[in-house]
Amino acid sequence: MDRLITNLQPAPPFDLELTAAYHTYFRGRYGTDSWVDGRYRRLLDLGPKLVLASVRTVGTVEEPELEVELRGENLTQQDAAAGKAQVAWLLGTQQELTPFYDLARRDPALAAICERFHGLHLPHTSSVFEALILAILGQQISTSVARIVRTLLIETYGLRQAFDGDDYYAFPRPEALASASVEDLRQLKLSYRKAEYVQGIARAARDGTGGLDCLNEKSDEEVVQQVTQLRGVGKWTAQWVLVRGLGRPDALPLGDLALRRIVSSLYFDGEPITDEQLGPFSARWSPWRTYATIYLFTALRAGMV
DNA sequence: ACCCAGGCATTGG
DNA sequence: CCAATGCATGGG
Repeated sequence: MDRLITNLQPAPPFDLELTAAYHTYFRGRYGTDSWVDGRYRRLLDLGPKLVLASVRTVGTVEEPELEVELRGENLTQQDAAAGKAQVAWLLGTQQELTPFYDLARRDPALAAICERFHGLHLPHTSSVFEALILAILGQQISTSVARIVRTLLIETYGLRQAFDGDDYYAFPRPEALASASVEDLRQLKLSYRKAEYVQGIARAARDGTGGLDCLNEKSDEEVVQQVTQLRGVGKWTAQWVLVRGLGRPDALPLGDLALRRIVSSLYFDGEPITDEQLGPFSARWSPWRTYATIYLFTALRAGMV
């Protein structure tokens, strides 16, 4: 078992604890990700190799520096580079928050939230496939049920490896979910409908038929157009793919009940609002609507709203 | 106890 | 066009 240490400089400000906490939904562990004893850990699926990444901060929020430890069998320099790049992506270390903060300063509610969560970057999923499946699993149900179902899926179909007696999981590969039957997936407390969606998307990803492999070159609108072709993916899910899977800065999950409620509470005196109102209203955050959304959700999870 | 939770596609009025 | 339907847990 090899052990490699490498350092990573995020774009300041960067707060590892907040960013990892967002990843784990402010719990010690959520599915593939954990934040324990000041270390963010995740099992990376680097082609055939499984590598455990363990990340801690050795800098400050304003002058951030991360120490990334990689553990696995026969690690090469390529593995080290790939692992480091994967960690940087998962933690969104390269995001430039300063322009967003400049914008938020003119929005009192958001300004307070940005101050409270200064240095929070937006974590990404390891792949568009992962973003799609996680979003499907979160459709319509409460966050606590979604957490149970997502964890079940990851622990049943994900890749597992133990380190120091603890099990770590990488997100299931498309082929693992593609070969599961709808009945198998229903064991994970999925509805028939969602089990079909998951299986269909896994097969599209496995066979390369969903156009999921070349989304990086497409515009936001083209991505939405492409992924909503998949059964089970509507505009809400497509927006979360832009946010979590592709890291686009100006996405807005219209249709999201929680987002409507947060905005209603902060800006409309608790008066319920519709997506038709939220769309034009969100123009004030453009071109950083993704970050605004993430900070608003974080405020909700932290009980500020 | 009861109702509601970070949607979606389908079916029936 | 509108309403109902289905996965299940925990908090209000």
